[in-house]
Amino acid sequence: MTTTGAGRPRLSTRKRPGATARDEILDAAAEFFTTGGFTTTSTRMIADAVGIRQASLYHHFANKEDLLAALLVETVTSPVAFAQQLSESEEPATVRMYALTWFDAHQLATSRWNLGALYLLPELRTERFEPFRAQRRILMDLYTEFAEDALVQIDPRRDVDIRTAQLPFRLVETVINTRSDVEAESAGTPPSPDVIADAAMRVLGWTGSIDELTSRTTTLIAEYAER
Amino acid sequence: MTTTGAGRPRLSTRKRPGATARDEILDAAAEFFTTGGFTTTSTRMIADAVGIRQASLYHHFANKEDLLAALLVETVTSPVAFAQQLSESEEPATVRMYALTWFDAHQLATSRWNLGALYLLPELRTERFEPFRAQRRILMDLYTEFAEDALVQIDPRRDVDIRTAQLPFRLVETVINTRSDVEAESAGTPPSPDVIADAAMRVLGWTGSIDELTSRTTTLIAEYAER
DNA sequence: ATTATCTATAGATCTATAGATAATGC
DNA sequence: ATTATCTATAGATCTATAGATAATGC
Repeated sequence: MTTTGAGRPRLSTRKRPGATARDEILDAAAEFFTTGGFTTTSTRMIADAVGIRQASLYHHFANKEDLLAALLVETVTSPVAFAQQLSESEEPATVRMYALTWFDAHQLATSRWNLGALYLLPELRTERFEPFRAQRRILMDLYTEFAEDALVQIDPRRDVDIRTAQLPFRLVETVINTRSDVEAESAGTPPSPDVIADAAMRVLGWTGSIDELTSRTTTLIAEYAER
Repeated sequence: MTTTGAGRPRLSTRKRPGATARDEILDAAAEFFTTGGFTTTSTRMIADAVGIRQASLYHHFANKEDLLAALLVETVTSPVAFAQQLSESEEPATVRMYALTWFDAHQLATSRWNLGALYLLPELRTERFEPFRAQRRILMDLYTEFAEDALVQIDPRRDVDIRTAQLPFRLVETVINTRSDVEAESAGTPPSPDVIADAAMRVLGWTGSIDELTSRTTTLIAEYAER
């Protein structure tokens, strides 16, 4: 980060964390997009925050949408990878369900910027964001699959309701809203992955102990980190 | 709506539902804001959709933000009124909790435009939207109050966890996300107030029958409609 | 030679205001 | 006289491109 490398030197000193100019730009963009809004944020604001000229952004990104797309895809890659690892494991459905909700809720609660607050932007409905939407749908489908399996495991005689099976995914998304309110108003209590994962299990009818789920989750996350 | 009233006649015929020009404008704005985004929507687009000139909007609203503020405040007034009515009733906490979540989820699922998708906009953090945020905080606090009372009613020996008491409000908000995904991708199943209200009760530890809650809810909503 | 920056700017908006006009209402 | 519309436009952006420049890398 301190080494300068090729290219004409900047007029300004470095102002942002990041190993590369690209990372510095993404970090500044993420801050503005989450605190001020996507269309409200101009390329000039981002460039100023990085310490480069507005036009220099276009050396790294073809346009503003590409910036947002890169940020959003990043937010889903790790939960998708973790869910796929769980999918291939031999763990019982309830363990897979608990581990995924805890992991994802934890990430949403602790990531540097609350980028999930941008998921509902109508602007994302265009072709440009299809890769992001596709990844998110993969994640959603894995959630639903785990939930359906867990419902059967918990009570094999019950009919599986798809609408109930979709609740864990949605419960995890509430971390975004809670965090947004906490950051905007200092209102309410910060989101807790434990509370969210616990709630997801109760929604599926789980009445057993949570302890056995948490200890397996710790192991699974450690395995994922070492992968 | 067919009567013309005072003022210079429009060049175009009426294109939007609404008793007044103000209502026509709000309806067009709501459609564009929810399907295309707030800042992406120009005053010209709204005016065109209504069938008036861009500058004529300013006879009804001082600026674009006022339009959004009016739409957002409208979305909270009826749940707040219903929650306050419940608050003054003698109903058990579990009934109040179930009735509020069902009513609010139902409204979010069936309103003409999914305006809740705009709640997380960073743009709302400005002073201009404080009245909306204040109303929403009132609603949130009533939810939390009902949930805390319900937790005590369900299990008087348990410690009340504020983070758990905040879940019903958040669960209801998931209706917005589900609806947004259904409308954008035809993916997933439309939100159901029954499933949401049921989940809220289970998150609070309710294991009793739902039937007694639903029948009281029907009555309470009928009373509210006649008020 | 390649890279990452810089300067300058075209072209395309978009919001909000000023002032005119054509109805109804009293 | 009041109201709701209209026309015209100032002023303020903002995005993205063209082409120059100042480093490093080979």
